[in-house]
Amino acid sequence: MPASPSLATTIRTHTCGALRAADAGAEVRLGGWVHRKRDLGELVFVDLRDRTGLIQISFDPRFTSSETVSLAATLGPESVVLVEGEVVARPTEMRNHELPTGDVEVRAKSLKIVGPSVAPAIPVARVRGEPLPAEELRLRHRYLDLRRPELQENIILRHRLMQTSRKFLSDRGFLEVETPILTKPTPEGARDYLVPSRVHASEFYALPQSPQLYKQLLMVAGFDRYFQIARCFRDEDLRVDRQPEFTQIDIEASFIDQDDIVALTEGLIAALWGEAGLEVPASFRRMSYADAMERYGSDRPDLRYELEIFDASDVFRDTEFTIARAAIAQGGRVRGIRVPGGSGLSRKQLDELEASAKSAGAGGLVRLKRTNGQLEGPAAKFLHDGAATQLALGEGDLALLVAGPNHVSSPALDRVRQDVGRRLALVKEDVRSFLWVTDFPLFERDPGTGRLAAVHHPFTAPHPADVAKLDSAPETVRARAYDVVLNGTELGGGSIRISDPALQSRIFSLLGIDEATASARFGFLLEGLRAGAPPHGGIAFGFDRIAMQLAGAASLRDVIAFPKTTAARALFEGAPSAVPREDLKELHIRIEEPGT
RNA sequence: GGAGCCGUAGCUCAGUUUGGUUAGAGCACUCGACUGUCACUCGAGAGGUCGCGGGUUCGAGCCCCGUCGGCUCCGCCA
Repeated sequence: MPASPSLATTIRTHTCGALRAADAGAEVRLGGWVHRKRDLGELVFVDLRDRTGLIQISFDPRFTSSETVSLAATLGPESVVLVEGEVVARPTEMRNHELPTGDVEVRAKSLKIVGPSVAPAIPVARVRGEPLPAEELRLRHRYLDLRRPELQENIILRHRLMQTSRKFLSDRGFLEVETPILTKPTPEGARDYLVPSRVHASEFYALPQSPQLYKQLLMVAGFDRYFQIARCFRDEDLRVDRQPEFTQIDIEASFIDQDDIVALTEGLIAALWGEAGLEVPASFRRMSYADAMERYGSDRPDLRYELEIFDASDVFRDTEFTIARAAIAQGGRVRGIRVPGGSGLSRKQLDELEASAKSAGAGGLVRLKRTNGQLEGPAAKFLHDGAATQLALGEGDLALLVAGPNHVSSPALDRVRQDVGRRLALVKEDVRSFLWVTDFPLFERDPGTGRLAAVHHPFTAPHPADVAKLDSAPETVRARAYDVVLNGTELGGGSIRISDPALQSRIFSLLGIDEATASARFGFLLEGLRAGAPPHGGIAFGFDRIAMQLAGAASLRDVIAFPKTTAARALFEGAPSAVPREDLKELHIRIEEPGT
């Protein structure tokens, strides 16, 4: 990180956190918030805080007027004051080793209260070990919560990550271009946030779910390399790592292929993690989607621990174990994981694992453990003598198995795998496991309607080798799409786009979007592609999630200055809110009373 | 849309299991004492719509129903 600039102004000469032993003897003027006060009668200490840290101010009648000491004694927490005084070294035994400024203090000569404060609704300076105030209060009094050094650090880190992204991309010829916030509604994907048009009755803008089409058109326009720290909006229910408005590092480039995006992205991630003082591998492991699903049951596997899924169908094929036989007869399999030393898990723990497998859709969880050379478990009696060897179970190992089609066993085993990894502390917490997942399927079939839907989005290019199968076997067509995953969390994803208008039309038609609809929704993209489009592709990162990872935060709310609640409310300013009837009338909107 | 947890003083919590006198503690706040503290200490005081509404009961913070708010998860998030 470059040296910090001076934050000195006409009002202050230093910041609170900046003072060191070398400053002893300096006359300084400081401004800040009263963090804590210790009033010993004729001697008063104040910890003064700004975003750079804390410094102790002493008010001593030997060095200032008794009026000033009395004024200091009246200070309430969170008042803003200006202090003039001299930096003095503290006697050795009075140094505070917990503070970077703890070798010195400022001996105040004058004190001015410039921003008196009422008693804060939630404490900023907290009692050690006391839990944080309720999240509701933290959000309602956000200006106080944001004063806490922990949150300040998060927001400052976020700033640095943003600047790092800009510099990294700008240095590589990427141009930062803004795209509209008032844009066109899209029926695909997430629900849109709509904005009514005053000028055009009964018509609406939508806030962008991502700048996807605009960035492709910028490639058509010849800008060649684009990026944006883009705000995106999706009206879906929230999670601890999901906010209705969020920020993406959005990237697109021309005359590139997947490997170019991969190399660029690995560099960007190295720069971002480096900004947080962390190292990342020079290049990341890659795994196909098919491999990831087969071996880990997930398209974003956490590879900090093994517990790889294996196929145990052969062991059960000719047995009387009905559940397994039925699954195999219907084209399914018996798959599972081996848990080394897992025979020590208690009945209760195994029941809990089964419950989580069931909650992920499995019918049950078959347990087999090997003790004293023998297989034990409810299903053991169906198995022949060599089964333990065939399952490759060592002494004291446990196998956890799910029978059924892949779309049942994969998510169930993913859950079981994660639970086991956590319970047995198999997760190597100090490892950062980056992974590229590639060759996603282009389409998936909606189980309800049987219609094809785009896995990524409808502008994703099919794998050239699979184009011939578009009509005959569309579900087997691979996409030129890629996700980057860290420790089981998706950091970002992207694809090479379709640049051939004829192919784009064909994909629309496979997705059941007829020509008129395609033209109405995406006409501007199709026209653009017909106007001479370079091969192009890109990627987008969830910037908030990256900040959350690097800040070590437990919630996205802790890296966003003004986040929304789980119910998508802003408690601080009180959004959303009702509006005057006249405003609605101007927008040609009439509210249907609830319940009518 | 569904499930779970939580809601008592400004803040963090006890009290709810088994309904019963005047609902407690620490911190913060107010007043007083204190010249080297750094979570200062000591003394005194003030502070309550037990989220809200309804019900059961002689009696409800505690039991029942509803509702609001916060959090976590499922669905949803091309």
